[in-house]
Amino acid sequence: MIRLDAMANAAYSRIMKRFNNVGGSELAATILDVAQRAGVSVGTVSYVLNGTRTVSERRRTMVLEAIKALNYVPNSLAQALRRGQSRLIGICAPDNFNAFFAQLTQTLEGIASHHGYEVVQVYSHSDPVIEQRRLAALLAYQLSGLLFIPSATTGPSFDLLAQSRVPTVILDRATERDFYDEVTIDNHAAMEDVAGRLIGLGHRNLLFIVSFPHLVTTRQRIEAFHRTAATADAAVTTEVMLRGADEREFAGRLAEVLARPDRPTALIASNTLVALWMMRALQPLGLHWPRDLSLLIFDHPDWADIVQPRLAVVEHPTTEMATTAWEMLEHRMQNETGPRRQTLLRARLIDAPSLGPPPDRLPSPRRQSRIAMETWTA
Amino acid sequence: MIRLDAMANAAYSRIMKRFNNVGGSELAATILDVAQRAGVSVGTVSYVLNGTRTVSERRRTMVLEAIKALNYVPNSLAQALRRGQSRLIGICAPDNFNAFFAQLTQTLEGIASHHGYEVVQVYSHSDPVIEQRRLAALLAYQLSGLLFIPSATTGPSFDLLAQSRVPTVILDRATERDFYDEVTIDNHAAMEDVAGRLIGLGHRNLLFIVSFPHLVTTRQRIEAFHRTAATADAAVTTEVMLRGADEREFAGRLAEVLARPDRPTALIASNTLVALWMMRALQPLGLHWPRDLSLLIFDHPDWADIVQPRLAVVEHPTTEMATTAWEMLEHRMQNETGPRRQTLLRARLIDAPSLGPPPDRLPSPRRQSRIAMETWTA
DNA sequence: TTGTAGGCGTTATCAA
DNA sequence: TTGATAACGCCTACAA
Repeated sequence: MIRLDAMANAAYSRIMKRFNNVGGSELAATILDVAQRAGVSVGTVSYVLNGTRTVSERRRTMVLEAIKALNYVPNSLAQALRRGQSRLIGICAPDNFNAFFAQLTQTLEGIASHHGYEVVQVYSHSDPVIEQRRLAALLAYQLSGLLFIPSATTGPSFDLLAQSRVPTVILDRATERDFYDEVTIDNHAAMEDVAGRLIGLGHRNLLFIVSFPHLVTTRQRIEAFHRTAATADAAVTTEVMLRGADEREFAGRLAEVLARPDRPTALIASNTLVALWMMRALQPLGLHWPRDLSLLIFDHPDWADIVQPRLAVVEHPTTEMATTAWEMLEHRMQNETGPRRQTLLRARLIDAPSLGPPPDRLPSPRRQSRIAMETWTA
Repeated sequence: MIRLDAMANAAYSRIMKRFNNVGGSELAATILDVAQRAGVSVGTVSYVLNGTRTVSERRRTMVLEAIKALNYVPNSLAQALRRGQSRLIGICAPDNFNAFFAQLTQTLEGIASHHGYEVVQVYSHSDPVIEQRRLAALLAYQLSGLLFIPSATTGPSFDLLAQSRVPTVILDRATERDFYDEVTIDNHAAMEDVAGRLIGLGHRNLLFIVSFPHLVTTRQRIEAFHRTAATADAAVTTEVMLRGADEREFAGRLAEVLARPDRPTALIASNTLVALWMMRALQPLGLHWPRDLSLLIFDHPDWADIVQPRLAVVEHPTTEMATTAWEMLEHRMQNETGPRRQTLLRARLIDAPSLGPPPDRLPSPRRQSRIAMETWTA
């Protein structure tokens, strides 16, 4: 077990690898190959690669030539192991169906790569169990950082994160945990804009359709929804409806609601999927917007100006959210113990012909708020 | 440099690490920590972890307990380095804006994770330069495999892949290189269906709008487009138009074409983005479908049944493409040198009210085919 | 059945 | 300025 043996062993192993590979695919060159070809030590190669130390010009060029000749690319895994830094950023999002998430993650990939990081992407499908499993697998890769759109405010995922102590930034969905850096949308303000606008147009029966009532995002919107109505000059009825898991069943419920004499005259969809279901459910009912009812969508689906008349939307600040999140993450990565930071981004209400005054033959309501209590199934 | 020294050294280093960490975040447990706590050797721990060797029941439980107590998770990077296998799958796609790609990559992530792999996602933005740079960065992570939707038929990206010899499957876009495993759509058949259907309805002037004319996918569709028209019983004019980079400019060109007396009576969009631009460009023209013209879209955007009348689409077999690609990749990963395999998937034409006979007061054409020669800019 | 230790490809420390 | 080598955390061949 002395030096010579070890070295002989290494050389042998390497030779055997080459040997077994005769005629096959060439093995990727390592730093040792480069060093040998350039006639220098591995240390020297490493130093010219990373600029960690000054290297004489002569050796420098030798090394560079060898690198080019051998087509050498440093093994990121070995670097990661040695440095204790993978330069891998995890992204955990609910899904890619929602164009908002798809665009957000793509933008984040662009920024991360620009800074020399790669992105490992996992999807939770809005399921805490899957989320936890996927996060655990991610964390085993010694992530440099994590960008996380949680599927719930709490749960096992957060225990995992707490243990691992990976620099983490939460996106889009506040946690109410007072612990993580977060970049979210000002949902209160957004809903105030929306409800205020509709009430201003004369609507007195408002319906807000949501997907995930337990999300802080949703709760904030609902809260602002009721509050804005309650503080309005006129008597306004606010109603919240859950999307549920079954589209046909949802369509039935929506039809029922819209058949009531005191039916809502303005519909607000809390995201693209809800909007899609809503639009489909509306088709057989023969209602026209903005004549019979006003329509407004959180999320800005790209088809909002394809349907006629065009749909009013609340545009999410996707790019801004991505850049802010990255800035926060980078800060956190080099400053493990700084104070927690939170950023609230403004969403923008974009007007369109789907908004108009309510039809006037409908009875005016008493001030009240209903909440649909259908159990929500995932 | 004898055994004792080395061990003492390792122990010392470890102790110092712990020491320097007093009051700070706990260091992640390693296999050595587990071994010490369980009173066994690291080998034993590794064996119970991987089931590579039988371990006595007593030690087994000791190890398992230690693992749980220390919250030990094997370091995937170290495993990867040692095994020469990262269990990282690269996915390189043009973007996430196209819902087809977004869904495809999400599905692939699901399958990969199910098999114990993680997915590293990069986007080429349909730019060969970016694509090459991103692929190079990916490959440094010693990918187990690569799922690749190329932005061009040829180019530096493929040189890179050839060098690295990573098991690769090409998705959606044939390469005409006769080298890679590929799973693509039968574009000839799809376009035959489409053109045949329109001609059958009585259309004699067909317009096909495309994004990337250099892609094999597009070329195949164009070829089948012309051929189907040429072999039809009646005289049919086929025309191809490029989307271009500027939406306003595109809208202008489309308006011009539709103002001609011998204007096309059926429009075919080659993907979702084209369709979006087309629908927007159509709005100010006051043309109604299917009365004034028929509309058909490759790609099945989710809003196809939101616009009224609903749009006919050619549905891509997303899930099937993902599962097939994975099956091919897995096969390739354990069988480096098997013969190349190609799969052609059928796309399905879904009928809808956007398809109808042409208006009858338009002049009937001579048989001809035009190709818009506008220079295409990225 | 178990322990020991070499080596995967790097980086960084120590000595020259 | 340079070379030699320990160590990152893990797996596994070899020895016991």
